[in-house]
Amino acid sequence: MEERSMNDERRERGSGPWGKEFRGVEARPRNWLVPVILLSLRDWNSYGYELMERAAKFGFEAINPGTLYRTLRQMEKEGIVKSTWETSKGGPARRMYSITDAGRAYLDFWAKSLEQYQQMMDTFFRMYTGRPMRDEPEDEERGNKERR
Amino acid sequence: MEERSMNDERRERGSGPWGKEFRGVEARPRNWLVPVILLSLRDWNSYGYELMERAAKFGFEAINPGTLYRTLRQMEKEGIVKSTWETSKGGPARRMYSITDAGRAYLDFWAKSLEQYQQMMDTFFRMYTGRPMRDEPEDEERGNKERR
DNA sequence: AGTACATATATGTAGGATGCATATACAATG
DNA sequence: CATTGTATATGCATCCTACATATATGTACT
Repeated sequence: MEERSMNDERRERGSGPWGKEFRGVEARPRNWLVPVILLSLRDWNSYGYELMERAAKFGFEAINPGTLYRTLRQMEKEGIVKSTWETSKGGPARRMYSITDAGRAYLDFWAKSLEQYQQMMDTFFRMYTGRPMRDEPEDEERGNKERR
Repeated sequence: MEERSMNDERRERGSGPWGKEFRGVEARPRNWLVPVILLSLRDWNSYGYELMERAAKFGFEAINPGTLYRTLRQMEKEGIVKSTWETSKGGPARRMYSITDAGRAYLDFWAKSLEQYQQMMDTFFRMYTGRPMRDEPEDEERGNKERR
């Protein structure tokens, strides 16, 4: 043993060290899977099952296969990837995906917006670790904040 | 003019410089609003309408009021904030919110998970700007990647 | 031949988050 | 008394995603 299949891994889901109180309380972006897939496909053509393993190296401990495959079909519908069946290799047929020009554009666009978003997070952390916001009163009329 | 009310601002929504091709393609976090509210309330008690202005300084250009108020009620149901009506000031009654102990715990928990997530983004950027992943073949049997 | 397992893709369903539209009400101002 | 700003709230539709489940093929082993 020690070699573990994807089928095994996806059955486990850590609940974290805080108990079930905070299940689902994670900072995750929406639609994260799409850019991750595109980034993989930018350099190598690949298929669903393999992409699952790739994404695991990202921070997705165990992606849901259903979510992944559905996302891939959706991405193809949107024209940011395209696929062909590959039957030459042994085992079940694979749907090989490759990125399109639109996909590359999408990826670039997303990366740009990610920079913006990182600034938001920096702001958040500065406020979280540091003092409260420093531009407070600004208006005596509405000075109704209760200091705690 | 020049002084603009929240009611005005929320009617505008920039579509960005890329046309409508990429509308909605942004790196946005899930559930971002909750920690932002909690962070605000950690230092100052406040109410919905004011929190809208606060959040605007974050990167939320114009939060949806509906979303905000609904989120606040939901947060109260979960016990991470609590509220009382304030009628002493002029104008319509305000529902003043304050953070609870559970809310502080939630915030801390979220901030921790945010660190983790930032690492994911760093990984993403390193891969995006740099070379493809460097630990590729690892298994000759499955060497079916097509270099592009 | 038969059984178990890894590989591979896919759908049905349900719940949660969120955007947009809309409704309501109070107070100040002219 | 009409308009604007302040303030809170609900209904509806849509998107995202987790979970469960279905199906099929190839390989290894007995």
